[in-house]
Amino acid sequence: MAKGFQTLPGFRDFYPDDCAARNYVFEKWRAVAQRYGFVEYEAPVLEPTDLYKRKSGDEIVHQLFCFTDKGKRDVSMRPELTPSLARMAAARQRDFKKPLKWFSIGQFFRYEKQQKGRGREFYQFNCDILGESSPAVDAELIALSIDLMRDFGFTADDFKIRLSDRNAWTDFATRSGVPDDQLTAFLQVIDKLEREAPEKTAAKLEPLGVSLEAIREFIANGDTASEVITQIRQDLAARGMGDFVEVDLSIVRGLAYYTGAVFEVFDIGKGMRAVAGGGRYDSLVNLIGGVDMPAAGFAMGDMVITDLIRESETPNERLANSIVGSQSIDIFVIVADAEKRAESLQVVQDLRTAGYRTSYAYTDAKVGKQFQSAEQLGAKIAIVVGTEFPTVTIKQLDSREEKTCAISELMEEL
RNA sequence: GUGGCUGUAGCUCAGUGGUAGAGCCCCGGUUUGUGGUACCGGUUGUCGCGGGUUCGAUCCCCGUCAGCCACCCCA
Repeated sequence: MAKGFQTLPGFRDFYPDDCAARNYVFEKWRAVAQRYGFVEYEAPVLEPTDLYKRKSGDEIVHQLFCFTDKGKRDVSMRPELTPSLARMAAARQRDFKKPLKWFSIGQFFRYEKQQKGRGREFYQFNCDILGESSPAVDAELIALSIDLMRDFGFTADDFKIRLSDRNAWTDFATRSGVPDDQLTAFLQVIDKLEREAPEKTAAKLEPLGVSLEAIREFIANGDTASEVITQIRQDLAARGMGDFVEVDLSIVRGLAYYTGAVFEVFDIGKGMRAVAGGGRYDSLVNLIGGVDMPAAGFAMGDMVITDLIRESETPNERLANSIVGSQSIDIFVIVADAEKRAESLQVVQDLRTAGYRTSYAYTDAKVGKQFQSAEQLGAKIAIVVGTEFPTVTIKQLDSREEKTCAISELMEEL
């Protein structure tokens, strides 16, 4: 181990069990997105570094896996998908009927110090609707995230949606006399409200001309703070999803490109970081691609959701079942007589052609040993091929019942 | 980037200033063509790496790398 190679910090090996777990998450992501009528797309893993600077400024470079390629281009491993999406949507926006409902599952890279729920490499599910500014779109995305969580096996006791609206804050700021050029600073204070000492927050608010009390009162009355929030909640209530949503104006999603409603999916009781998050970003497509197109979307990473699944009873059982199911074989052919190996191989081949997941011992081994292998590989059925061939024995491994049949009738007997 | 904790067989860990153990896993066996339990046996480690103190360090000290946790950040 000392002399061997290790993965780079923040990168993961996916052994078969891990890979099966990852694929399980991917399958859920894909299934729910398709159920909502989204189509899948993909973008390059490597992009010009400027694409990310355009959106987030130069500081972003510190958290990018970036380098100069052999053509002297400044390039970066993608840290997120939205800028690529904005470029794609803008470039061929005339080719698609609006709204676009696109999803993607891909790997992303961020040069950050890893900790629980965060690595330097991760997979992320991105789901966006472009070309439609109605709050119905925001609600649709939230509904999708709720259904996704339910598909994993979570209930209203396990997670909730925190909903907010940046416009509620910009309106509030304007009413309160905060200068336009101080808006970003103002939102930053709101973002840190829950994590920072009240005195510190109050001190930051003073030059902006807003009192902490006024902000607290505004948050306390969040339910009525925004017409958009009201519409989204009515929409979700009509789907029977009202209980999952909680208005929480303290959510403003960092300094991102969001322009309206924003939401996050949080676990209840585990205290993990946000499982998913998203919101409306009506000006980004124009910023990147020069085309006006309203948009909203959200993303879910694989790390937090997998942690949460593993720490939750029902979701973890579903995951475990899926892992076993994806790795188990259907039938194990037992070569009971080494002289019949050729015949056994024909049986194996026929079974595989018929679609059964089939395996067998590559070298001669005792029958008991072969049954053990069948057991360990999760086979439901063992077929014994021996001296009595062309008669074979079919054994149900769970019930231990067995019957014999002519090889010609094998497929019917199974 | 900052701070705290940790680093011993593939995994989970124990252990002592005098060059190391357990359980699990894995492999083999418990004789003749039938499996999940049981029993027996076996493989594996430069005790993360480098340096220092010491007659001698896996155990003490320093550094480093890595991991975990928190902060920053979180697109």
